[in-house]
Amino acid sequence: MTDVAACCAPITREAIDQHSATELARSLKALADPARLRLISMVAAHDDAEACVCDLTGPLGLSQPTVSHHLKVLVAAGIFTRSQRGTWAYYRLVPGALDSVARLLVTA
Amino acid sequence: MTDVAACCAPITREAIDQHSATELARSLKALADPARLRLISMVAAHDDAEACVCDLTGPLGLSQPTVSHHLKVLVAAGIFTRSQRGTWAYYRLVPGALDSVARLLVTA
DNA sequence: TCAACACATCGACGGCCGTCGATATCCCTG
DNA sequence: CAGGGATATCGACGGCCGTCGATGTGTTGA
Repeated sequence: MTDVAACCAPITREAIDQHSATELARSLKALADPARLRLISMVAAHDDAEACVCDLTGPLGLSQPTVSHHLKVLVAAGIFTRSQRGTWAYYRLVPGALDSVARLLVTA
Repeated sequence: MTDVAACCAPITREAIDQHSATELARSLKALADPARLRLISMVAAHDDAEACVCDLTGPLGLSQPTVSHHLKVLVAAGIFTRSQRGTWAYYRLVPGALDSVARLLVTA
């Protein structure tokens, strides 16, 4: 929904306005959950850096609806892409998405 | 409380376990709020990279108890330090704290 | 066409979080 | 020592979020 993180200077380099703060907080909220962090890690580590829901539900130890919910949040945050092939839905990291967020936090 | 962010490889480089995910999520939760992001930015931009509550309440547009609450959260997360001098409490960024979190998110 | 499968959506529940006003605590000044 | 000012803590309220079971949707294959 928002790729706010892809534009500006680190928040410690120049003052951040209310709107930018809200947008960055939205991205960080999407990341600030153990289950979603593990999903990111698991997808990145999976073969071809891609995984379907069925690959993730078991190892994560959460119900299938809950996993789908977290994946939807990550897609909405611009961190994952979703591509449906047949019955399966494959999720993949958006290149540079995490880096954009990280760049806004760094102080150096 | 936790400096979990200061040790490991980026989450996209190797699989993250449940415990590490919880700890990183805790740090990210502390950052995932517009008011706290603006506090970080305002403190970093302030003279001598340091500010007291009275410097922050007005510009932030929130009540003094709420500002104190957010500052406490950031201190607990290891992002701010607090030093009391006389009646005033001065808050300052912990060097490298944000970078440690950012390092765990980066993919490159 | 029907059954089975993968996944999404829905509705509900419990808990956590941001915010505030009121109040307590601490420190300085006179 | 008394008063005032800066900050922290408390208690409460409303809203958001993670989780689940039940159900809906769409695709595959017999």
